[in-house]
Amino acid sequence: MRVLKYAILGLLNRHTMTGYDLAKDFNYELAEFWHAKHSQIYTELKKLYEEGLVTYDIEISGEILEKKQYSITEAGKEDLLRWLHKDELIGKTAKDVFRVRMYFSNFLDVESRIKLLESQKMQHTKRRNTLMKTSEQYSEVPDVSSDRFGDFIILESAIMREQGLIDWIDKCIGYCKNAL
Amino acid sequence: MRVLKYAILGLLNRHTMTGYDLAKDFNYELAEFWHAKHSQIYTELKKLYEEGLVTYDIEISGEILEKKQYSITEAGKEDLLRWLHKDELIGKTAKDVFRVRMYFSNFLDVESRIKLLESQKMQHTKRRNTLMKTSEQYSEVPDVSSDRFGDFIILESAIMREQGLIDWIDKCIGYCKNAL
DNA sequence: TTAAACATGTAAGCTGTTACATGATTTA
DNA sequence: TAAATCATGTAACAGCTTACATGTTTAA
Repeated sequence: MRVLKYAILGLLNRHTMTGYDLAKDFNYELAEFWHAKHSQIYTELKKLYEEGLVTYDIEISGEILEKKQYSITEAGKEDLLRWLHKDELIGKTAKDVFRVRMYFSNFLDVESRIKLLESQKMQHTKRRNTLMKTSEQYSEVPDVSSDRFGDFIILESAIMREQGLIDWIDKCIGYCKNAL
Repeated sequence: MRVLKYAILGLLNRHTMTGYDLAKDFNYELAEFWHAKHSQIYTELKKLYEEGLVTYDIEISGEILEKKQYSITEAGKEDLLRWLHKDELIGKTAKDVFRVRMYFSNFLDVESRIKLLESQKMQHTKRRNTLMKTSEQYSEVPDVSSDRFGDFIILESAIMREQGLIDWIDKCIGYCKNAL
């Protein structure tokens, strides 16, 4: 399925960047729904270059440091567009370790469960707040054809996801507290 | 991290079953937040057996078919309990291909985007409805110490996740339609 | 009697993580 | 001048998927 391939092509379709820049982007907005380590990115870039989907220019930074400025080729753009058009079926849903834990949580005493739930709630609340802070920079919905539109909807999605999770955790805490 | 290991231990802690049964369970309630193919399950069971965390009895079904009824050992239970107690930090969030697509969707014409969003909405609505149908069997919140409690909260979580996704997709459709 | 479901495994390959490995440039 | 950041790669291993491989039992 090679999602990383298309994530890289998508980012390079926004503007040229180095492998290092890509790795940073995978820790920014996009990180809410995809991430990758630099080791995987450099490997994938090499492959994409061999496939003719990306190309690069070597730029000298300072005296000797070589930076590879990658950009997407026409073939890459076509491939990306084909992928974006595909209407795939939703498959198995995403894996979530904490919910697996909660699935088996009746094996835990109620007090421990509440402690775990409270800890998760705190963490997700913090993340939600950070995301909401970021979203304040949008005074209105960006133009649908701009890159910022992608940033904006993914940010909204992440906020909603975190809020939904917090709501569910609250419910669980309620159930557990009723049993005390 | 070996989540599959603990998912198997958790299921066997509920009751003994075969590898085949486990594979089926990974396509039932638990499937909303974890899944695994039989090839991976048989491999993991073998490993868990070698580690002394599970054991099995061979049962003859019919004339010759040997079934391995797996059960969790005391060591397995201890290991599972230790894992359930762990309060892990939420790390990178789960990967989601559709949202990656939407992140780059400004490269697509608005009509195509709406079509994709509508298709996803339909699929998630269908899944939500199925989940809600299943949840009707719960007239009240099951006892927190019963296996059904795990089933119940995971079902609720899945419904909330699907509903949240539908709400987000609706927003996106709204943004796109405003641009037409 | 035949199709669906039950039942168990292995092998090859892809995806992703952790650790190894190196060095330059910028900022405090 | 030291620490943080920039910058690029490889190797070993873990996790997961797809395909291969085989055979039995049950229900229509």
